[in-house]
Amino acid sequence: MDKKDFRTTLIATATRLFAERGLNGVSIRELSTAAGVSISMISYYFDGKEGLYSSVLSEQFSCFEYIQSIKERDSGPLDKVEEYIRWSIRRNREHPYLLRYYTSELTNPTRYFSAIVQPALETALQVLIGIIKEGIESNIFREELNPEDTALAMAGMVNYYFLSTLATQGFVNHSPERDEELIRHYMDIFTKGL
Amino acid sequence: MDKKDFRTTLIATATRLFAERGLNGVSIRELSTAAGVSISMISYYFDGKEGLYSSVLSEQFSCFEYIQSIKERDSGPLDKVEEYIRWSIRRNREHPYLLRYYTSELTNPTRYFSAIVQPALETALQVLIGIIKEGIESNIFREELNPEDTALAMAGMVNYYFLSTLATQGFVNHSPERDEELIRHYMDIFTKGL
DNA sequence: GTCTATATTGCGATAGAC
DNA sequence: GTCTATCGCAATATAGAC
Repeated sequence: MDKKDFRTTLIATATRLFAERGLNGVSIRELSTAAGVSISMISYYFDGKEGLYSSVLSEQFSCFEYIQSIKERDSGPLDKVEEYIRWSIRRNREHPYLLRYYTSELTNPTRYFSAIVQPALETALQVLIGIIKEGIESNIFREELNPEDTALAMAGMVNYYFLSTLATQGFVNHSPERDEELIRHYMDIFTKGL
Repeated sequence: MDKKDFRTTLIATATRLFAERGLNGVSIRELSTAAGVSISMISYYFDGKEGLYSSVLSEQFSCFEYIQSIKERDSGPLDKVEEYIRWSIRRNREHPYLLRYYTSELTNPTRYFSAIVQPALETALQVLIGIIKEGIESNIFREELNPEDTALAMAGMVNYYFLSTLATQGFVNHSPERDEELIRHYMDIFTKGL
């Protein structure tokens, strides 16, 4: 049945637990018990708790590599902006724990931030900045736009929708069925303004 | 000279340390040493580490009360939106640790989330939603706007500018001197679109 | 109010049996 | 590869002196 080895099981369990309570909020005792594995397996496979955390981090941020394919796509800047927003939403849906590592590393960076997190975030934002510059140069976007600020505004809009869930679920519907409507709405705000 | 009592000193030190390394990342031993106070003072004044954390949290989120004054202001919806953005930026400048508690509680809520954090965030967002509804009703904003999504988009834009600092400081200038330019730019995006 | 000293628990890591 | 048992240390909390 389950051909998963201990290594995989440990990463899966750690991904959930570290996300829910942070690196310092989970003991390797509890973690190994939850994974149904002996505590010594963490040192054996990952050289300790921090090594396990760095493996989790690498896996979580590997999905950022996809962003390159949007950059190279053969479509206009506006379509690329929409693809970027669509990808950001899908990324958060498919990796429900990613945003926790994302924000935790940005506000309380571990020693792995600069090797794993920073490059992923920078690459994604640089692609978006490039798309906006492209739009300005081809006179599709207004030339007064600051590409960096605009890119951060867009990225922030999407990420905050997910980040704020716990505080806003009482008055904002966060169900995935509404994602397409959300994309339309974001595109509307950015093309037409208020 | 310094008339600060131990209670105040402990809160100040804890605010910095908990922000930098999280509730579980700091021991009360280290904290009391950094504050120049005996470890037992934490139980004496705050009934333990968690009590100290909740006091820090209350103080950090008390600045959200200001938002009510924007709601009651005697100006148009667009001015109120600008005031909201201005306040959000000022809030992050004046309380440099606030965003860490903000994101940490949203992604890894402690038992104090529902009593301290959730009400503060909900109130602020509801004020912004109200402003946008007001703008729609008075035909200043487009009637197709979804007030909730639009409010989240705005709040996200500003907060992400600060949240992303660590990953973007190499290619985005985050200095306070640029804040007014940023406000102008955000207002431009939302009024004119791309 | 403030301190030192200590009780108690739980942590991460690993030696050594299988 | 995997386990159990254990080492050494650091955690929070508090009793009791001043």
